[in-house]
Amino acid sequence: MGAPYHQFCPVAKTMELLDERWTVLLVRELVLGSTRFGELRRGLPRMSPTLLSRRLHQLAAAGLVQRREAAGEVRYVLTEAGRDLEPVVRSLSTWGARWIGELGDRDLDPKLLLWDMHRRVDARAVPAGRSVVEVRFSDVPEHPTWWLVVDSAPPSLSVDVCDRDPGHEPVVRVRTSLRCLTDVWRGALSWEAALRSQRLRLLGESALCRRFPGWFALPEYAVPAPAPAPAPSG
Amino acid sequence: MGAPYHQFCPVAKTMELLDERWTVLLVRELVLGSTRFGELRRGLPRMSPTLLSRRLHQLAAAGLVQRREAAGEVRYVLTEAGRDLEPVVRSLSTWGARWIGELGDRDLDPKLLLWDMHRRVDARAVPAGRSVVEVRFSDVPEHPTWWLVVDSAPPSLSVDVCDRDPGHEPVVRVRTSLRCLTDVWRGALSWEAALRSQRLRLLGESALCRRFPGWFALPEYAVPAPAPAPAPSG
DNA sequence: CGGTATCCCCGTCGATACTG
DNA sequence: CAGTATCGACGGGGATACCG
Repeated sequence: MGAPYHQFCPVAKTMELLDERWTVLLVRELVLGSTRFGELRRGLPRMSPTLLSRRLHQLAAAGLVQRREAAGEVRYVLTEAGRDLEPVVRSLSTWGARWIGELGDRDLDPKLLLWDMHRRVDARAVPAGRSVVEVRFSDVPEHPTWWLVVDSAPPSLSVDVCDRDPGHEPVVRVRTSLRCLTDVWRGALSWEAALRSQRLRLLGESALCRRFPGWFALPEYAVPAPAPAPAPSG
Repeated sequence: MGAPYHQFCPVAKTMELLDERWTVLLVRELVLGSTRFGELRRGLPRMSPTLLSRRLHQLAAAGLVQRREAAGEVRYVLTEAGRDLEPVVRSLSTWGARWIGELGDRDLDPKLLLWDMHRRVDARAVPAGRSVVEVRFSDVPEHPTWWLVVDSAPPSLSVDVCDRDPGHEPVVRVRTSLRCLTDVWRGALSWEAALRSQRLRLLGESALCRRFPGWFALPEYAVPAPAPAPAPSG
């Protein structure tokens, strides 16, 4: 893996496995449940497939990931050691939720946001049957509108992200800025505050709109920062 | 700092600050209480001073560290944001303590081990006055013998590492291998097991020897691995 | 879909020497 | 003690093209 530190310290030995670029983000994707090469790519769109492949091999060699091939499908599954990295990912997340201030414009990405939302739809919260959600960003002129197609037939659930009109009437339309929805998503802003300030609006049947925020299980770190944290620059 | 990931995810934003080589190890040193440039170097002996300096500047720019100059002394002190990284360091440590198997020979380093021991001497556990501990490694031919000079005058405590005979009669002499003491230190082996198997022997007044392991506050992660963890290769 | 192969650049890092 | 200056290499990683 990365170059050795030649230190016995467990932190050093662990970081030998994790300190290369993208590795922890890949672990995050695996912890969040992605297993297919294509899924991993969607969560890491700026990582080249070559590098993704190399990282997966490295993690497999380190015993963190197991490559499984079944029925012509390849899946990368965390081993127990890999799953045990969840507290590491969580602690990084918690720190970031508290101490990362304003995001740069370059950190905002509708594709990634929708992809992240799609995998956190709460099966118990969405209505049965098909529900299409339309999200329109006021500040993404080149591609303002996205859709989530939720198909719930408990206990099964499928959620797809579309960047073209899926052709079904949306039950909820979200009108907001990419930054606002991202801030809600990362816990820097609550749904209520976003709605109250009208930076985010929900169009549709009012009872449905009221319940809509509950469709998504926000990452648990995503609680409002406990301190009025001064943003570290960088 | 490191190259941006262009992701809003808090894990990604945090890793932008931490994923470069040596950064997390430097944070570890700071969390453990080192503040002087020279102290930091001793804990990171294979890191060049140039790089250490650069990393400190980066951490300062990111708001994790504050450089303080007082009375001609320079100190690098964690900010609140920096101190808040302790759970990250801890989670990495915990993972490593459980999942890192055998250490490579290159990971063993008497200088680093003594340096780590020196800062974990428990002021309340050592005898008052001066106590010299001699550590002789059976497997470090080029430099087998090291000393800890502990000076306790509660509530003050000073501990020095010597690689030359400090000229005072040791009260305890440790005879073991570098690997054995390292394994005790990282929690892969208990003092009792090491003593019982005679892989580690303590020479000196017997009551003193019995209490000797208690002189050191093992890092709290250093509990025996809960599972008979298969070593990930790597 | 699930990857490999190749290529090249640039930045990181390591080493060493040197300064106030 | 507390760093800075300089320099070279090496390889990580980005981009792109390609294969089964």
